[in-house]
Amino acid sequence: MAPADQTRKALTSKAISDDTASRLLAWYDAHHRELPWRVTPREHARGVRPDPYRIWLSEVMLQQTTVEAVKSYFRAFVEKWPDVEALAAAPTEDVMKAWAGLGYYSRARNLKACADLVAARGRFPDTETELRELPGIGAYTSAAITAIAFDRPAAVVDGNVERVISRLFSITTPLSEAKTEIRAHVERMVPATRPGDFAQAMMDLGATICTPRRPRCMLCPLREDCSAVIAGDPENFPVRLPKADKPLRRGAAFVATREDGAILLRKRPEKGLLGGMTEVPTTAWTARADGATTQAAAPFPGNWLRAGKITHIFTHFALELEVFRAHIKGDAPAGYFWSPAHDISGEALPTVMKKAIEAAIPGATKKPSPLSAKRPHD
DNA sequence: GAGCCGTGGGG
DNA sequence: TCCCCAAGGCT
Repeated sequence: MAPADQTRKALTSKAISDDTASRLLAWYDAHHRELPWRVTPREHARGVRPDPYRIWLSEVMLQQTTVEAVKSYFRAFVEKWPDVEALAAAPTEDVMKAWAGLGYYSRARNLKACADLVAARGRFPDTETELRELPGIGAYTSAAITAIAFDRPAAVVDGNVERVISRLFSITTPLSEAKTEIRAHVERMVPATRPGDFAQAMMDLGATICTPRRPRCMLCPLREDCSAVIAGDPENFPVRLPKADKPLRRGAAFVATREDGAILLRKRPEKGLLGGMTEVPTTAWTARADGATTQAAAPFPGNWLRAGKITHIFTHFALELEVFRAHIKGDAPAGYFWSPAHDISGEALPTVMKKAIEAAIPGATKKPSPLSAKRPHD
């Protein structure tokens, strides 16, 4: 390509990008979404700026997690731990309990470790490179905090942005390989002013207009720029590689109860699946139905009765658990502890374990009624 | 770099 | 019902 052509192409490309960003920001201003971690335009006009602690907390919670699922957890966390110092002062166990049900539990452990580092350091780093070194903060989250909390230019690329960009430019390279190309496009589009709003606007656009299925292209501020819209096939993007099919594992869970309704629990290893969370005793989860799901596999003796069967879908396998129940007398066996009935809802129980307990004792994991007890969060 | 790591909601 | 996938990070 001749130098003149390169220059023309570069100038045209930059002009299109600036215009694109401007129209996106105008759309963002007209369609502001109120979110618990977001500064409202009214607050912003009063001089309120984003709190790096709240931005960090929300971004970690939002990793692979929907906005709706995050809202109540975010409110509970900031009420319980209003700043990073408060979170750093909290026992990890309390953080795991507050995170229970949200998934990807290594996030909770990294969150606590990160809070400790930041509190000791005195404040959050304000550069992408420094943020990137903190536990649980990767390429996306470091860029998001840099842009949103500090309003500094950063290429914020999440699943929404990947979809928007892949449609804007009709990128046919499968997603896993196209990430570098997509990032280059975003870096070129990031405006010098309001980079934080630009990042949020791109993600809002992906969440509300440029959706995975049936995108609302007629409402899109970028429709005139969009290669996929012009070609009429936005739903064909992004191109993804076929996924591996999900294997089925089976096992048995044993819900042991004491006369007063307490349930026997134990803590899982810190690393791996549901790491550091609480569980009822279970057999190993095997790919074969080889008889391990019978009560003969109970980890301790008891009059085990079949209480039901549950299914739970994890990211990379499905699980079927046969649930047994028995009354146990005496002290908890080594490695276990009795959780009183009124404490069950506050334990660090992943959803799959709540399902197992519910199958044996309906209502056991539900939160106490407001009349009988006062809980800090729903 | 590909596999591991949760959960819930929408179409 | 089933499949998709969500404001990803770690190893």
